[in-house]
Amino acid sequence: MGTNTVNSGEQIDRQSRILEAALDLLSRHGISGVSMRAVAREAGVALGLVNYYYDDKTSLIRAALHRVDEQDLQLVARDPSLTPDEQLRKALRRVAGAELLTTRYLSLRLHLWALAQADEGYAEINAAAFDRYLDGVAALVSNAKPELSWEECRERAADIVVIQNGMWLTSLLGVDNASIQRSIARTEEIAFLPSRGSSSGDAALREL
Amino acid sequence: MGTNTVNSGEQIDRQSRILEAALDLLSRHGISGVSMRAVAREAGVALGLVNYYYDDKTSLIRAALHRVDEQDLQLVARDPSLTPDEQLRKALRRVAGAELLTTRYLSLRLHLWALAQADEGYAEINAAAFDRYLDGVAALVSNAKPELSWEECRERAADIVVIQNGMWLTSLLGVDNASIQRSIARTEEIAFLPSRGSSSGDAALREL
DNA sequence: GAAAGCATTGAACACTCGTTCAACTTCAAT
DNA sequence: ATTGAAGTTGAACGAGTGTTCAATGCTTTC
Repeated sequence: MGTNTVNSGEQIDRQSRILEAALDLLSRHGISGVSMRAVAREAGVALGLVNYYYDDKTSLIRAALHRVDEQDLQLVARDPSLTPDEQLRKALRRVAGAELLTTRYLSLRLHLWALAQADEGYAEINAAAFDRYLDGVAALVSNAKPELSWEECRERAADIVVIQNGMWLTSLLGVDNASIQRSIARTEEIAFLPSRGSSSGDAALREL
Repeated sequence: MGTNTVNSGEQIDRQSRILEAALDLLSRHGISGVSMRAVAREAGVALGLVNYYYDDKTSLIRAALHRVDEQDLQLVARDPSLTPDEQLRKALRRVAGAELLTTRYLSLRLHLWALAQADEGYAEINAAAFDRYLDGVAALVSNAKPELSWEECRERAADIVVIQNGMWLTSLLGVDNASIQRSIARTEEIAFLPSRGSSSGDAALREL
């Protein structure tokens, strides 16, 4: 698979084009705008081909979900070229970066959340991805502040993700950029706060 | 309009029943689950009656949007029986109250956001309601802390709303309740913080 | 009791939807 | 050159969609 010598340089890999078209339509018009015909049209492909690569419409949407989840996970991926502190700070700041704060991505995320809320099957995929993302944030925190218990890292990660989700959502509603910047600073405060071991923490002992 | 003597006590006001059915379906199955026939079935009413009370499917959805927006606005409504401090604190805590933290409301809000993102017409309604809500929060802050400039109140309101939206959204994904409580405490901190006049604030001068 | 107005019904229309499938093209392997 | 598998097409089917509308039920008013 992959011997297209001179295919005018753009007609390659129609399966990806179909998935990309589905993502585009979903972000622009919501799930009701994603019909097999519309996807085919957007991808410049015959209707039958969409069902050739994706058995169901469900499969197509699942593939879209997986794709976005994968992208989300990369936000908290390890980067050995940076110190733990820098890694964490970079990850926290990237959620308001130009790559992510585009209407396309935000809208896509929103529609996928709505979809997951309406459909049991998508919900499981989404919840699993959310957990992996949360774990990723917690791991970054743990690396940057090894004196914290894992439980407290998860707590901080949960608090950070609440704010991040809020930023993503509120960006779509047109809140000013200054508020986003303040919110990012807030996530950094949470992440780098000195250990205290709030309620169920055995990490407080270690500090003495 | 309104002379139903003994109508078995439940068949009254079919228009509201239709709207309620639409809200229910929207929260449970998303926009694709809201068909005129499904709404009619859910409301126990003939198909034609839905189009009798609501010209369009669009009108029906618009009515649903307005209804939820109205409910949101009441969260930040004035309550003369409380001191400004209590009013603000109560409003901030109510977003995690049992009435609101139900799947039905959260899911509804999510689907309406998604709808507004996909459709220009709904977007305007939603943006206007969002602005009114933000103004409401800012007004509560201003009442509780009259020494703040109106601009700084809006700033704080914006920051608070980011976290609130995050709480609502993250609740749907199943984050633990403890994180919600910490996030609420965070909104209270923001609201009651002593004046400092961060960047564009002329309120900082007043503190000396 | 007749007339009138609102409420309510379900059949009917034109349309879009997801899915299937037989036909056709492309192209590497023989 | 022939075969066979993979890729690609668009017509076709049945189910579901939003909307329209003539017909009916139910009250109130004259």
